[in-house]
Amino acid sequence: MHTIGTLARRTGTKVQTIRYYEQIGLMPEPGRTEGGQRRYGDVDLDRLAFIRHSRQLGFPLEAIRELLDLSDHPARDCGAADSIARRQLREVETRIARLQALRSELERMIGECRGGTASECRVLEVLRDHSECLADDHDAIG
Amino acid sequence: MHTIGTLARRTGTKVQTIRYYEQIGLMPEPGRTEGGQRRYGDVDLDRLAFIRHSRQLGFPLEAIRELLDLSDHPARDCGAADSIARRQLREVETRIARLQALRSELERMIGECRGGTASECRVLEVLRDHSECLADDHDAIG
DNA sequence: CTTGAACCTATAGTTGCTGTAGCTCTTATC
DNA sequence: GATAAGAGCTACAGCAACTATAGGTTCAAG
Repeated sequence: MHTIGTLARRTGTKVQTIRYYEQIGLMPEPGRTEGGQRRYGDVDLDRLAFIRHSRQLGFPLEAIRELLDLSDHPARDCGAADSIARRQLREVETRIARLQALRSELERMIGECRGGTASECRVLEVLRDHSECLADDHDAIG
Repeated sequence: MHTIGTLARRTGTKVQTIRYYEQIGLMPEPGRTEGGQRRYGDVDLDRLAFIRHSRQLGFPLEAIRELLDLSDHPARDCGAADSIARRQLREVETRIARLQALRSELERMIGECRGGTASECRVLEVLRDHSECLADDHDAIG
């Protein structure tokens, strides 16, 4: 039997985060001591490790919920898991592309800055210059 | 004089977002009509465009606050703006690197999956397999 | 049996918005 | 001058995924 602190240490999770996962139904309600403290088994440890590993791969909690559900039903078809992973891959690829575009623009901006006062600053100028972005709504924010 | 809706349309911002920027002090409190509606000048339009452009480059609002402050004081040294932009560039580079690592792992995971039932699924197996990640705390989440 | 670390609940805060409810104001048209 | 649509107003709740705090209780070692 493990305390919540042990689970936290073993998985690199904050104690509050584990309680949060319980609250939103990702982790089961564990048994309790007479005094009301949570006690976990190895199954719970594995489940939390699964969640954390999935989070490290960037899966949103809702996707992890589906993955856990599949993992809990070994007879089901694996296709769903595959498609969740593919969706996540596409998501990651999109984000990479966007960030690479940002990187280019930031590099250009910084590369053009020759110092001096704020009024001469190329960085500020680029940000002020709305010739290319005012009223065109490519939503690149994030 | 512009209404809030005009500013919104011209900068691709939601009306509520503009009010939110006012609330957190990024946008000034504008003049009002007798009936209490906001009316903006061109200066405000430029400021909002600056904010949106900065957001599109991924700058957090706190950084934008500093950039706006510099922009408001043309005599100040440009170094601060430069260092904010460099910090943002580093941030973007870090995120790209992390996402590229995620992409590799996702690709590998998906590439190894040969279908079948959930119990045979390579995707779920990789997520379950904590041999490499349990109790090592590289915080790659986000 | 005492002490101190670890646990408990509940609630608020984080970032950057977005959405809703239930009003009021402005402006164009008649 | 009346009316009606559309835009504006405030205030608050919600999103993701935690994180932090306050103020109290329990556990386990010595």
